[in-house]
Amino acid sequence: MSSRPSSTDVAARVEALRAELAHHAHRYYDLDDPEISDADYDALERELRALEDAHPELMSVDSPTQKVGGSAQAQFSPVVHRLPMMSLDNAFSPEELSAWGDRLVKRLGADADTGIGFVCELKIDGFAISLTYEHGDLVRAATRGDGRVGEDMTANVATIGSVPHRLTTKGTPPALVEVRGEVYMPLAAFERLNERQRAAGDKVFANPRNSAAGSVRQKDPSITATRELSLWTYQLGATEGTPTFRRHLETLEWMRELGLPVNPEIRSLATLAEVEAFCNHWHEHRHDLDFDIDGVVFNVDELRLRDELGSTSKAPRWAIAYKFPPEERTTLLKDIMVSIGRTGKATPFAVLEPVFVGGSTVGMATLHNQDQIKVKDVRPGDTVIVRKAGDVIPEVVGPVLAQRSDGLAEFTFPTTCPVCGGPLVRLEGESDTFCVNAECPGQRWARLTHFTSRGAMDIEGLGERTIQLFLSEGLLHDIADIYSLDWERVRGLEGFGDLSVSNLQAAIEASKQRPLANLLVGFGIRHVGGTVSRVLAAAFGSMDALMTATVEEVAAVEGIGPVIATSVQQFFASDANRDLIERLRVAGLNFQGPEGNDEPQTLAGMSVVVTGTLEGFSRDGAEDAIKARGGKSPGSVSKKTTAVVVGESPGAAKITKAEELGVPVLDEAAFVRLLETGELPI
DNA sequence: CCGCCTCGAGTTCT
DNA sequence: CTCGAGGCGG
Repeated sequence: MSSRPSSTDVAARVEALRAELAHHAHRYYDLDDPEISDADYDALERELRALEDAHPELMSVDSPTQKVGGSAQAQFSPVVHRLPMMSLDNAFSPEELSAWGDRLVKRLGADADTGIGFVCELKIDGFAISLTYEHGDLVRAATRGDGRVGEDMTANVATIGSVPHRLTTKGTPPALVEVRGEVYMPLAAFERLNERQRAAGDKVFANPRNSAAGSVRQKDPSITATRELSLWTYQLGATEGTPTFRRHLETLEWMRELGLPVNPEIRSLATLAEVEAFCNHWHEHRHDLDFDIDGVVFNVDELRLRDELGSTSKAPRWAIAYKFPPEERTTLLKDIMVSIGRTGKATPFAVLEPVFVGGSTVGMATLHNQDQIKVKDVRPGDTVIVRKAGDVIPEVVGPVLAQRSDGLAEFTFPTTCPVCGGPLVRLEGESDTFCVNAECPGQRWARLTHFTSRGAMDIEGLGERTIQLFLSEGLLHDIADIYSLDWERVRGLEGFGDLSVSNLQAAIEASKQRPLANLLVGFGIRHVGGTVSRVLAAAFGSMDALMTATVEEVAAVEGIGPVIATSVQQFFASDANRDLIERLRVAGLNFQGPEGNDEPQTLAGMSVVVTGTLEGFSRDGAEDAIKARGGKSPGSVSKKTTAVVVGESPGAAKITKAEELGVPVLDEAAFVRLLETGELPI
């Protein structure tokens, strides 16, 4: 476990594990000539299973975990949607919702005077599905996929009780009826499932949405049948031979007559004020339901108006999903502890009574620094409010003062390092506190893991746990030791067979060729991260030129000021660091300038921000692609931003900011064109 | 000197 | 994601 893996890394690891397992299964079952022990095979399979459990969307029927023996199973076959299954735009605040209302009124002009009717529904937190009925018979159920092409799940979806196999019509059934809906697992069924899983010693699902997704993706439909899934349908797709409708509500009533499950909480509302009341009601009462919702959806009712409004490339203009703000929970703040980073920075964090919030169980949350603790006024023993910032990072909002017991003491920041016992120092005018002991084992460990991490020397197989082990075995003290490890002793350690040793050796060897900028990142010089390292490597071209440069020369570089220049100069002035650098030179590390690249500089002078997950790029991959073409890719949107690229489940703040500032928002296809041509779509 | 804009550093859970 | 702080233009 090195740094936090992105979803694409997980996908890549899953693929790698599947390939490896397939290879070994072939050696074992088909050739009867295994290359690894059964225990090693089991370990690989366990890792894959764990990843698939955590990421049900990556589950595949041809995964080795889904097979009995060596022979391959058929995959879910692709289904091209007759009409694309578009996603919806999101609103995260009442302001954004009313902005949507304003846009509607503007676009529809005079029609607004007569009032726009809205159909309002719950946003079910489940698994989107398309059902196709031909002449009344269910012929296909498909996942949303990328919106254009999904996967055929007919056999599995047909086992769901509320999915009609035949539509109930009086006369001749329509030639074609496609409906869209959400498969979900009722909360009671979710509890029962997890109880069964626990009793059988199987893994427990994290939440109803994951278990619904995992259940639909089963290889064996009879397993899906045991999962008590359910369905709500909410939208017509492609049709042939159906009646003509004027309003969306009419289509829903018609669907209900056909025997399709349409949620009874769907309402037709006339004004935006009523729409807002609907929002507030369900925000407050979301837990009264037998299924999870993550918001509410608003649709323009009149189909004529829908046609007039049309769609963007990404989503229809006539509908919007209002996402509820992150869910908050209260829990006990058991203690406040302090962790030591590679710079020696002492960061306080909250130790919480574990609480399930926003889809996962939270036991810790950062408190940033001493002042933040004071500002929030949280004390060990307090009941505190916890939520997920941006749906990912747990955050302590503040204490519930009504529940504070009398005389609860304020937190006193420790004066000594929890790792080495040395003094903690906070300088005048700074908000951070530091452990100033250069020998502190906590810092040493953090420095080494930083050196091997992806942004720096990227040494696979030398992650946090291995470094911890090597440190405690005395095999490592500083970063140069990595290049002169005593391999005979490594081989004697638990878990280091010939294969893992040779893999690690190869990874270390490969790291010697990393560009100078990566090595500079790895040093962990104060104020010098990835961007500054690349700037310095480009400006000086070699380690020696940078080492011998004066503060003035360094500060003359565009983007580098006196503070960074001094920090760099101080690093290279230290005898210990000079010694370290000489040992790295002897080991044969690359000390020469930036590696060139052949990409045409299509994005020179541009600044492109990426948010969400893209299909064809990892997070770093997208940023590398931008930088390789001469562009910049900062982490936030400003008026200097050329464009914002939006992938799956993007950050709301960035899109909102982009819209405010009128910065173009691109989908992945437009991004690929931008990389090639440097041109924005009009 | 102030107000952007960026960057760095640390962080959570699966 | 969030906070703090460096760099730089006005």
